[in-house]
Amino acid sequence: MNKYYEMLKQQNLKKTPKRVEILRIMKQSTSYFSPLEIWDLLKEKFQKVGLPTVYRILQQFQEIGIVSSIQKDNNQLYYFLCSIRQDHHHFICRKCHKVSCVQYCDFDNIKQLVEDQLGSKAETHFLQIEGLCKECRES
Amino acid sequence: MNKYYEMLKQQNLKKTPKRVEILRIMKQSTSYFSPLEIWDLLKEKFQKVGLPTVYRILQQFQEIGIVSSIQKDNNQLYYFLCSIRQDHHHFICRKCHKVSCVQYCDFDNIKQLVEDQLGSKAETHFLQIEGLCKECRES
DNA sequence: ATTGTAAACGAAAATCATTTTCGTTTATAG
DNA sequence: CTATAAACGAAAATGATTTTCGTTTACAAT
Ligand SMILES: [Mn+2]
Ligand SMILES: [Mn+2]
Ligand SMILES: [Zn+2]
Ligand SMILES: [Zn+2]
Repeated sequence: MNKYYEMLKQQNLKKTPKRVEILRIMKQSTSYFSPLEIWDLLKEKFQKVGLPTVYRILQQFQEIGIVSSIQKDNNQLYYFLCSIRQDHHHFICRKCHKVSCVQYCDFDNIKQLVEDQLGSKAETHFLQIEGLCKECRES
Repeated sequence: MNKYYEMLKQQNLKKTPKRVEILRIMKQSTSYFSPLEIWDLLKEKFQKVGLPTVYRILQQFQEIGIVSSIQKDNNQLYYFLCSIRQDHHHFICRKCHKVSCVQYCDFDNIKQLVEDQLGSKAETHFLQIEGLCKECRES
């Protein structure tokens, strides 16, 4: 967890109980969470927690690279712990919501293709893979 | 446009003036649109149009494969005309909002990687490429 | 330990994109 | 021309997310 506390300090974000607990919750699990789910879990430890606090903290965590977000059809926010710097993508189990990093990135190739096919300059890309994780496909 | 009218008929969707005009608007442009943008353009032709109608029609168009949607950070809905069946992806110009099809898909490879790395079964994927289109990078 | 200060927080309200409801109108097949 | 299912508009509802603002807290400097 010290790694995260360092990242907070570097951004002038204080090490508050709510932030610490959200980090603990997310570190304990490989799943993605909605702000509401985090809120429910936070309330098990704190009598008073505001939902805006949860939204704020998750947003900040994303900005400083502690968490990433996933895209779902309902267009709601979901976050999971991932602070790997290296270019990679994520596999999401549609049953248990586990998120796994996939060491793969074809961006150089895509960049070239876009250049050749369209004459356009690819700057960013977003790839998300969905399916059934090992455990879920076996049960 | 007959291709689209056929698709509507096959799904028991009537060829209504609003649907025809939305198709015309979207066919005229290579950009993606928010429901509100479509609404504004519709109002140039019809004195009475409800915004729910726009949302309904765009949703239906997506369901029957006339339009696709894009993902943006603000988590709002954006649609563009694309009824290509073949597996491919899209390049989006972040300046002019033009959408271009990119003939490329590495899913077979990804599937194998996910299987090897995680023992999981990849079923779907979503890839979106962003950057500057040919025209925008030249100006 | 005390204090100053910026950051964090909670409660309540606001925002605002999207959806639902429902009574009326329209497309189209027979 | 009718019948009927589909489509529509207006108005209201929904619900996730954000804003506001007065109070509290973390923490670094005294
Ligand atoms: Mn990549
Ligand atoms: Mn692909
Ligand atoms: Zn799973
Ligand atoms: Zn452009």
